[in-house]
Amino acid sequence: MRTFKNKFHTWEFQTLYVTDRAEAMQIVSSLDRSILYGLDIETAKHPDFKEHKQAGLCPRLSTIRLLQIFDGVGRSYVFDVWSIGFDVFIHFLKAGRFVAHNAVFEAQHIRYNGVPDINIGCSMLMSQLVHGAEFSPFEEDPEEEAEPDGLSRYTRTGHSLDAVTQRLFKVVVNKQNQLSDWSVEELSTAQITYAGLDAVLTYRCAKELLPKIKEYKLERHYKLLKDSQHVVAEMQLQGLPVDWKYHAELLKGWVAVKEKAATECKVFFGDTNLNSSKQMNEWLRTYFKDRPEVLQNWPRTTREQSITDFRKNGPKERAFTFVRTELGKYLQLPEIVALLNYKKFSKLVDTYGESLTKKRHPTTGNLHPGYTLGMTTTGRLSSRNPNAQNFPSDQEFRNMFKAPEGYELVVSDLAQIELRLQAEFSKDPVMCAVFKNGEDIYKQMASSLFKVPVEQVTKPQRKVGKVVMLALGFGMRSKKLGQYALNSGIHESAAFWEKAYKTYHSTFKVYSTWCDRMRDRATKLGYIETLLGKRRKLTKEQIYTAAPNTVIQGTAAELLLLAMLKCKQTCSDFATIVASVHDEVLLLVKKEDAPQAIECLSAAMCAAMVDLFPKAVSHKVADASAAVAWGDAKEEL
DNA sequence: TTGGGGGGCGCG
DNA sequence: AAAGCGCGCCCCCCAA
Repeated sequence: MRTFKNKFHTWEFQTLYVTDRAEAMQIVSSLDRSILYGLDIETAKHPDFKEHKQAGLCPRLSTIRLLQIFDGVGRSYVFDVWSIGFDVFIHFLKAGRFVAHNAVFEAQHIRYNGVPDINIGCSMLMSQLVHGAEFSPFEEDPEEEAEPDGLSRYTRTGHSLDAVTQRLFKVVVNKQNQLSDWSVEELSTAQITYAGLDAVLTYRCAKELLPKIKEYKLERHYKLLKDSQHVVAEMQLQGLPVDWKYHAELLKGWVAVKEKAATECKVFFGDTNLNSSKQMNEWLRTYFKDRPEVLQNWPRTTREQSITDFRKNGPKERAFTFVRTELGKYLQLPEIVALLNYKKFSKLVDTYGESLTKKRHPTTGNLHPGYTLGMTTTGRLSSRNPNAQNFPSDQEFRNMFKAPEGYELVVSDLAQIELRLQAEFSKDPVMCAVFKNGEDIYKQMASSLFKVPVEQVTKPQRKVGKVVMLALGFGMRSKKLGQYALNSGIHESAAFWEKAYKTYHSTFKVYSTWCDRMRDRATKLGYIETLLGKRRKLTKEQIYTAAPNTVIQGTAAELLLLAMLKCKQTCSDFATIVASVHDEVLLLVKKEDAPQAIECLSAAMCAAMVDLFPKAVSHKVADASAAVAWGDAKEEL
């Protein structure tokens, strides 16, 4: 063992670099299991995946080189896992309490190495929550101010360990060794002390932030996020199973249509780059030069131009936009039909072709979308690389995701969850009655709008009802409603939307009043909070729509996280959560376990509703079904 | 070559 | 008087 005396800020501590197995065993067995430890790991890429950019993040493509444990007093152990062996730490990791920065990363590696649900807090989650609560939104934009304390905008708003440390303690962290190579035989003293320091910093930040979590009443939400880290770790590790042969067939089809459309477009648009808004603006101007009234009414971008452009060229008129809803008005023109076709299929080819193939995992063959916890303003998860939350929803596309031989996918979704929450929060009698009686709220709305009995509402009419419920629920005005409805392919007169607006607000008077109460609250406090207490600061301009929306959307996000946790508790023996899409959860199970998983998942959704809204008019919020492919399972709901 | 902003669009 | 909200990814364009 080599020891170093270190000091950072006002903290003096010892870094103990341990390489001997017997010595490590002795140290680990002597560590008190009841206190909180700062924890960090450094990973080294597997030699076969040195070129793989994200290999260090993936437990299958890298291994844990160092495990750092800070005891909160004065000792930061840096264990060289390569020479010690990971098994030495398993019992301790199972029994202890830890905190790490971006702990999903640690949880994922440690889970893969045999400790599935380590008790670990996260100083990054704490920082995000506290930061969201702590400063008044009415302060001026820090970007406009001078930089009195030498902190960049990044360190004011970012949540990396160094940014958080700088913000809390006003000291600068030397980040030089952050991306150093942890696979070298002999680690340098600088590397070892850097590694040891990180465990100290995450501990210190957590100690500073935990009282603030309490102060701002963020405990319930924080607890939810802390537990949810394991759901995220599980999803990221398991990944989404893909039928790559099927994908290749789909892609072939997309490419064919795209190329055909491109050839057609060539005739009409010549060498104009169809993806370039600048060039398309030129084309539009020329094409309609004899019909100024068309150009007059053509929608334009909201911004005049980029700021840099403005500085350079001075003010300039706003550009035309090429949104599908506008283009859709000109379907009698062959050039527009060709253009729309090109846009649709180039999107598919560009986003879900080669780019998806490249993301195929080298050892599992799955896609492994990442999920971010605590990053969004409302508290939802977000997904990336690839984004599993915005895959086209048609059955053909979703069937690309297919369980392997002998397995099935179980899908469950929270039915009309945002509307249910509108009802529960406001206790609007009309909304509540609908859900209590298990009726269809979109049909009810359509019935009022078109003045027909509920039983006689047609499918297109129901669709209008749905658009009205969703758009007006958060404060859209009648003028925009018509434009918005076009996105769903609905054409109605301005007078119709005017009427719909009035009908909505007179039908749901109590809900409308609740929205106003949320706006008043946000205006008074400068922020609004979800059911479990996550705060979101709001500017005056945001309040009208975002205040009610944040409560609803944010609480729906909490409900889904809670449901996933409960699902994990009851079916972790035989099912794995593989995806989550805001109101939808996807499980992978052996075929024979599917019926049980369906039960568990829908029960978990209902149990979450009971937890958050014990007095809800209905707790039956979800259905589940199973099939080999995602699209087919969804279709059965 | 890289990074950021904007337009556009997919999902809930 | 007027106001959908929340994401991430693709391409283009421009500046450094």
